Amino acid sequence: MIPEAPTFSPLYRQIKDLMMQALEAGEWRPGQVIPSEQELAARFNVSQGTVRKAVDEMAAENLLVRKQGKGTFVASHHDPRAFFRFLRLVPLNADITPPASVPLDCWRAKAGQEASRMLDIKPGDPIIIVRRLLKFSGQPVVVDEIYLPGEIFQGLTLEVLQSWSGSLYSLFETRFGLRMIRAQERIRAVAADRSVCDALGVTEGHPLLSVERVTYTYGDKPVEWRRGLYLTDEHYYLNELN
Amino acid sequence: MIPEAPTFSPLYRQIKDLMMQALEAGEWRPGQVIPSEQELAARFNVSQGTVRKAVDEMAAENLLVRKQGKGTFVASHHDPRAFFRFLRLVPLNADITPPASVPLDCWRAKAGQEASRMLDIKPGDPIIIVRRLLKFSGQPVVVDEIYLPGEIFQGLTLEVLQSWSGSLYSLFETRFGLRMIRAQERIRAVAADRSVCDALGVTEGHPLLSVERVTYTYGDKPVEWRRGLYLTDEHYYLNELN
DNA sequence: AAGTGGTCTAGACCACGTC
DNA sequence: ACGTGGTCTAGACCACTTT
Repeated sequence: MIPEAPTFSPLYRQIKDLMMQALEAGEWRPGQVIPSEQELAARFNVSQGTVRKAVDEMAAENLLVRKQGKGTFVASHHDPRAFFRFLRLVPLNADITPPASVPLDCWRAKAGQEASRMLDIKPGDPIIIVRRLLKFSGQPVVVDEIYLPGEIFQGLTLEVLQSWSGSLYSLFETRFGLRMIRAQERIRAVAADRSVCDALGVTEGHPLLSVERVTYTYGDKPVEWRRGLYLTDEHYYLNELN
Repeated sequence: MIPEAPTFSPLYRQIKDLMMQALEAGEWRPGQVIPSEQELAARFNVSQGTVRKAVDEMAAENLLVRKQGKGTFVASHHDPRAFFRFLRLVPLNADITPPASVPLDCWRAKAGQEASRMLDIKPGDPIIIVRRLLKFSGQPVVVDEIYLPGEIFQGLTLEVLQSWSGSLYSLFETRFGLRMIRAQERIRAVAADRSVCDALGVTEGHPLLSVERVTYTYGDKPVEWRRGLYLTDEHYYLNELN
């Protein structure tokens, strides 16, 4: 058995914590298989059923993916099904095809009050700011301004962004070993100001969706803060409430 | 054992289906305890573990609520924790206090193309339309226009609405035996038109969040279609992405 | 003390994928 | 044939609530 933690938690949750550590430490990498339930049971000295319950929870949180007959895998942003996990924008009429990401700009700066609070870093710490466009079937629909902690994203340049064909999080995963596991979005309606009119092809004052997102990696550490302006004339933000 | 269904599904899912039927049929009512796991196991001729798995899924879907030592209860909209289950609007600065619902109007009509499609009824079928205001700390923030199938909501009048102090869904539950279990929202940014300016205290063209919601009861049957216009100057729509 | 859900175990068999 | 996760069982003990 596992020695009891100071604050009590059931055995399967302790196992889950140990498995989380293995994920954080990079022992199991995105896309790879993790050991079988029997092996994990032997390693942690518990029954298979207890491992199963830990894996169940992690699968429910989209951290692991079970595949019958093959094994259990670490979730990856490379998986095409993961594309719309954080992007809830859907075309009104057209097909649901992944949009194209067009990087516009990428520069270094120092964190201001808001960025430092959102990213849980000190004011003045280096950050990287990315501006990019999201195009659905050729039409620009989203302008994103993305704030990243400079310490983690060293080496991120416009060239790197431009030479990557997949999703942004897919790039972050392979290039910086970062897996996004959770996000929080604050949505408001705003009027388009001059700086976005050109990019989205609208006139000043046009209603836009402002979507502010903070994204977290393992250990609930915020590693991305972004603000997107969504043109919702031909698209809508879809939210399932369960 | 339960006789096998024509299309195979695991035993615990068959049990879940039977329990869903008991909910739909009103055998177990919102707020009430359901039989203990042992009793259910005896009733369905399966082991307690199998019942447990069925209950687990239903609890994960917010249909049931487990309370250790007391029993398992049918979820209810009377539960104060259920208030913000479908309402994702949060004040920027103030406390999170439940808003007040102010019914403005309630009238009968016949379903048009859009309403009939959304509510899965025939065009021309009777519907009831409700207009109401949502006030956060006295300030009007949301105008809702709510379309309900007339057949289900017979007897719903402005007086009924005005004499009810709880949430709408709480009223629907006690008065019409309807439990909302799932909803889908389509969100867009729009400009305020004349008809809502007074209610929300904004000028024409002010950006508003348009939130269209279809709400489903047991059996994935749509029983409400509403469009809300949210003033997001002092509030935002919060969405957790997991 | 009795009854509830919560955890944990051990073992059996099934369904799926690979060799 | 073998290994994986998926299902099902039976029984034990724990934690919480009520009587």
